[in-house]
Amino acid sequence: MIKKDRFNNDLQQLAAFAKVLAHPARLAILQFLSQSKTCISGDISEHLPLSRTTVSQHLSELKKLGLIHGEIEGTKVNYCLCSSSIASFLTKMEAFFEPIKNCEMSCETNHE
Amino acid sequence: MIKKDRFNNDLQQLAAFAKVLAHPARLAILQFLSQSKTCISGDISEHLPLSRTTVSQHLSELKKLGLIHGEIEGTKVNYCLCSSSIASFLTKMEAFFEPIKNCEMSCETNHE
DNA sequence: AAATAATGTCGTATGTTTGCGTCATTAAAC
DNA sequence: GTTTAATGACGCAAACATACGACATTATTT
Repeated sequence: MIKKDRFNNDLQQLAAFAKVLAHPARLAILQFLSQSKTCISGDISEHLPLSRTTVSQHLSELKKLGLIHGEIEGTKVNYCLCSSSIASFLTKMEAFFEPIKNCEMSCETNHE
Repeated sequence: MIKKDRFNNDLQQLAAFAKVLAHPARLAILQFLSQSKTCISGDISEHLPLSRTTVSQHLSELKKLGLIHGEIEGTKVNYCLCSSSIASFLTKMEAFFEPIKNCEMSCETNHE
């Protein structure tokens, strides 16, 4: 295994972004952070049906890719979205799908 | 485990879409299908650094979500993009990220 | 300094994905 | 009707992800 490396870098980066979005908990975290105007800390876990440690783990996945930041403030940590990095991934995503959306030779017409 | 079910349906659907995009081989397949105007069959495997069986597996993941179609033609199968379904997932994706992109309270300003 | 609170790290169990070889099936070519 | 070709289904091993409790760390509060 470990065959992913044989693919080109752009595809790997996009795949990594998609992977981080591939769990509802992480999507929920992003959503929560965008709603709670004050970058509220680990009481994110209060709002999710998962244990605190599991949430912490999902948070660090998001952090690893740079989609969020954590700012220590005393004994708490304030997490918040990193919009610029999110926007940059989204741009890559759109660029990838542009030729795919406009592909004439899709077989819509041949199917019921 | 099996805790994903506790999240709302929209998030689960989006996560499922992201999951299917979360492997470079599957992205490469989508890309290949958009380029090769004639919906060419399993010689997709010729173009990927993976065995035929593995590629076939990735193809069925894509098919399961409805991103591609396979049309049997004799002993071969012609795969092709299902643009409408792809477009519909992309729309959901954009809708999800709209409030996230526009979130004022991201902490860009607080970071280097 | 001791107690409390918030959080991250580690280990571990269970579940899922990836990758592949072998086999079965189907259809065309001979 | 055999052979050949293309493909999917099955089963397995290795790798990875998910979920959590127990422990360690740090910073406030007392």
